[in-house]
Amino acid sequence: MASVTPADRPPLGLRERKKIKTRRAIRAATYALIEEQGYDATTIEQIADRAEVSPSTVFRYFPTKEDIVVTDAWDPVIPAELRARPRDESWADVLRHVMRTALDVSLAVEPEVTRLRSRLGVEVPAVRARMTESMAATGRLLREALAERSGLDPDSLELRVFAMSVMGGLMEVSHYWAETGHQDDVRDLVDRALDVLEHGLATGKP
Amino acid sequence: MASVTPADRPPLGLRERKKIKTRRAIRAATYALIEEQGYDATTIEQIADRAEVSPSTVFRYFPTKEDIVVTDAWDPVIPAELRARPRDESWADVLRHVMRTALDVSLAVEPEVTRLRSRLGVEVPAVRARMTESMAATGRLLREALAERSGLDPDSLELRVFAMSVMGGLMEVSHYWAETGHQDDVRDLVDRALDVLEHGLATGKP
DNA sequence: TGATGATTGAGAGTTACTGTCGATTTCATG
DNA sequence: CATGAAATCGACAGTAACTCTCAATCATCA
Repeated sequence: MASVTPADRPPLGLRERKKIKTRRAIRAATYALIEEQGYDATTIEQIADRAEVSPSTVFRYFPTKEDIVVTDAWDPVIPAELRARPRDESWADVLRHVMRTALDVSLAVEPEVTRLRSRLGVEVPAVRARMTESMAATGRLLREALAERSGLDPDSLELRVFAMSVMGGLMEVSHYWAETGHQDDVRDLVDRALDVLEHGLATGKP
Repeated sequence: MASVTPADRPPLGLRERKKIKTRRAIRAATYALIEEQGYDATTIEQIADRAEVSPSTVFRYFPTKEDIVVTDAWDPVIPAELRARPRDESWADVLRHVMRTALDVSLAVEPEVTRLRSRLGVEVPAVRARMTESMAATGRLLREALAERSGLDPDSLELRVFAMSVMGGLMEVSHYWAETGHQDDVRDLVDRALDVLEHGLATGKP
């Protein structure tokens, strides 16, 4: 796998270190408050108070409240992995590996947050919307990757439709996982979803 | 086709007629203002002024600003069509017919609005989010229809993933249509999209 | 140490949306 | 036609997510 470190280490000034700490504090405060009170009842002011920064600062770090929940330092992992997979691998296998890597990392580093996030994706429309946006962004990356592999035009309707349909299917996995109380191993669910996306529905009457 | 009238005609009291008129006035005012000034620059207050109602009334008719743009009286057409298709028709053909009917109606009744809407779906994140929500709702209906036809459990991961992937692909058609300046006939685009969703990508190297 | 540029906090303003209440209008009934 | 019930409406007050600006502070580097 390419790089599984969220940011590059090298010479990290005090300024940068503080920024990372502040960002972390805001996210932690947000998750704690949401667990306690729910998403809607949690205001930016409360988040700022608990993180010991001003409301302005919260908005300086995250453009919207949803972004605090949805985005994290691991987001660049998916694109990197996407590019790193061998050329001759089928698109389904590429996604299988990429998704597994991303999920392994996420579940290992912050398992509760991973679950909370998928739950909020079901329960809070605004969060779901934000997730859909980043899914669409990933879809565009997938499109590039698929274009390279297939030789098709990345801007063709066909490739666009295909990529977004795959991402739509994967999004549904997250909702299913949350709605069934996180009983299953998400990675198994992803595998099953990719089987459907690759081979179509097994209707029982072929 | 089942019923291509938005609402039932029969005995329509003055009260009902006024409601319909108000609703129409709000939508018309909104579209006009958006054409003039853009979406974000258009406030509820302006909409209320032009529609000659109070802001409270606007919110009484539409829960959010996005809803004014996205929802219309034709929305129930799709579910109805979905149920009306013959049992032995393939899912792709079902969708082909349903989508064509919906688009024929929409393009015939208010062609500019149909285009404006898809454009706003590309340009305005909030509108896009609202569209995604109604797409998801349609996806659930599609799931029911597919379950009946295939005998699969409508709540199974497989069927859920499949239905949402199809809807994701169709959503992309709208974006493609808008981004390419509405050059193409959307109905052709839908046909091409359904071909991809049914048979997968034609990679050129089979 | 002192200059410089980045980061922050305070505060004011906008707007979407919520909830309430009294006034008006429509409708069904006598 | 009159009257009472119910629906609808407008006015108003309130909340919270953002946006912008400006002055103060703080890390960095010469």
